[in-house]
Amino acid sequence: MKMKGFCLGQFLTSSLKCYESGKSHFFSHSPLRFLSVIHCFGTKKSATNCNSREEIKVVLENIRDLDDALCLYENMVRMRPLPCVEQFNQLLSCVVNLKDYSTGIYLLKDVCNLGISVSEYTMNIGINCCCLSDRVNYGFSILGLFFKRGCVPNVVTFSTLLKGLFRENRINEAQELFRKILREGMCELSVVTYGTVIDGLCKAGNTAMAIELLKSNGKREFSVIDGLCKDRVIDSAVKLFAEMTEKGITPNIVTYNILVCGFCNLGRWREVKMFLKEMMDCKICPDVRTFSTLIDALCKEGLVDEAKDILHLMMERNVVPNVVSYTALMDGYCLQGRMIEARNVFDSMASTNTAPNINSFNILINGYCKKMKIDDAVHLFREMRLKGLTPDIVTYSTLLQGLFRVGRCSYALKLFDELQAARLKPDFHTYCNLLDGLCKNKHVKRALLSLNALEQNGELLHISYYNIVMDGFCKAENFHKAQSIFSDLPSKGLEPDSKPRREMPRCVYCKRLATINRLATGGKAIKDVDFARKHHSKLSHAERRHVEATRRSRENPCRSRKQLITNAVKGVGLSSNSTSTIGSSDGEMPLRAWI
DNA sequence: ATAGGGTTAG
Repeated sequence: MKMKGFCLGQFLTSSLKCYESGKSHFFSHSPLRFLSVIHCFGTKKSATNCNSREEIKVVLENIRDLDDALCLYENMVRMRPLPCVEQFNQLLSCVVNLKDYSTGIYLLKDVCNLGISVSEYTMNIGINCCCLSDRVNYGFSILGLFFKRGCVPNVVTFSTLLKGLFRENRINEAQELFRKILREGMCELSVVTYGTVIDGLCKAGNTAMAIELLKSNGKREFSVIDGLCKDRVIDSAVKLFAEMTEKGITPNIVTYNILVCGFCNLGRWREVKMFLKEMMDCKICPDVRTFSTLIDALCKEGLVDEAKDILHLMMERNVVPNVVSYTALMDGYCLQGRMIEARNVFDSMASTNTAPNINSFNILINGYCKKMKIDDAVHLFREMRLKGLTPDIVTYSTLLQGLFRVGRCSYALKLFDELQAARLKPDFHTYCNLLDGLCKNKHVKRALLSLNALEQNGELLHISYYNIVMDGFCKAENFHKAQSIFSDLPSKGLEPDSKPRREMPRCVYCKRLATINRLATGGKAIKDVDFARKHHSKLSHAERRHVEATRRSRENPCRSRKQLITNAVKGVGLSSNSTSTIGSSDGEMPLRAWI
């Protein structure tokens, strides 16, 4: 074990190169004891006095918000003797579940400072906390703490770190770590480790492409590289899957859902069918996530009627649709501009006691905006607040676009002020919508002023902003101005971007965009922010354009493709007693026959 | 007792 620890340390410094930097990040936080922070936070509620393990247990079960958690913590650190490490672990876990990751990290440090002998559980909760807040480097620095405290990292530790690397799109490092684990037998592997890696690889189907695209600098043959990368990455996921099965690690519902989702995103419906069939042969029943994935994928293909059938099918199989299932279907109708049906789905949620969440509202608002039904959109915006949901930056950006689209500029600008007053930070989409909205409404000069303001405020600049404004000047036939913006790009460290050349399902692009945006705007804490920025400025515009192109092309899939997809899902025989009919009856079986 | 993987949005 000692030997393994040594190898690991070496590995971290040499190959991952984030051990030291992570360490300095983690330990360079203010030395201020966390207790003072707690006093600021935790005074709202009177601390419950608990003096025993039993009492802590009761309070732990009733933690509803951060205040509750901090009150309990304050209480626990005052107890003598101090409560056991398991209870501190449970509390830390609560804070992570509440998604307050910075508090989680502070608490972990404070627990260490208290002299409690923390366990590998504590460390793993801490590492997960770092990973969920996209600071996997901090996670690696906690790994350093492991050794210092005489703990041995285990399969949970490494699965979490792998997840963290994939989340930050650090695919090469993730693959390197995984190979290292295999080669040096640093820990056993579990179904979760494989699930993490498979999921990461599936989602990176576009990332490999992006890296190649970046290398090729927009000049080499995209199509060849694309063709290779796209399938190679997901095929390596399948290879992994085969490996894990050989090793006797049984795939479960999560593993299958990851694969089904991955192949749906790539539009490889034959494989979707294969895995659906295989999971049912293994008596693993599709769950709400499997069905939601299928509904979403069918919708993205423009097959919303088939998606609706799946929703009914799952209900008949006693799998209760959740907010995600309904929202995915609703988005399908929105993508087709079928707003009455979209609204029906939205309303049907109420009758099934499924509360729409912020995504549901955002999707429906977007649907109305795209159909120029701005009053319906604004009405929903008000309605969501009445229901206690707080509009987020997506809501505002969507509505901003909708308002500009119908020419209501002053309302749009008012909304832009309002979102900032609500302490929301405009992001990439917000700025694109603002600049584009101003340009399209013949306020090109005002758009340029806004862009200059962004430059002066030290915002992360993006080539798309300049594309929009240049386009605006061109349309206004002020080519001279457009040209001067173009020639000033290099002085701002920006390069003209290239056109997209390949097809990728919308959802994959969106996820990738979200990741890149997070990386690029995630602040200085991320070590490779320059790398992210480079990706961001070179690719996002192309991706955005492609999203739109793909969406348009999928609004009406050609008949043969529709047949392929429908057959793939239908042929699976999603019923418990019809597995023997699979194969020969491809696509012939009506949906009813599945049950 | 306490820790790790999967579905929806601009």
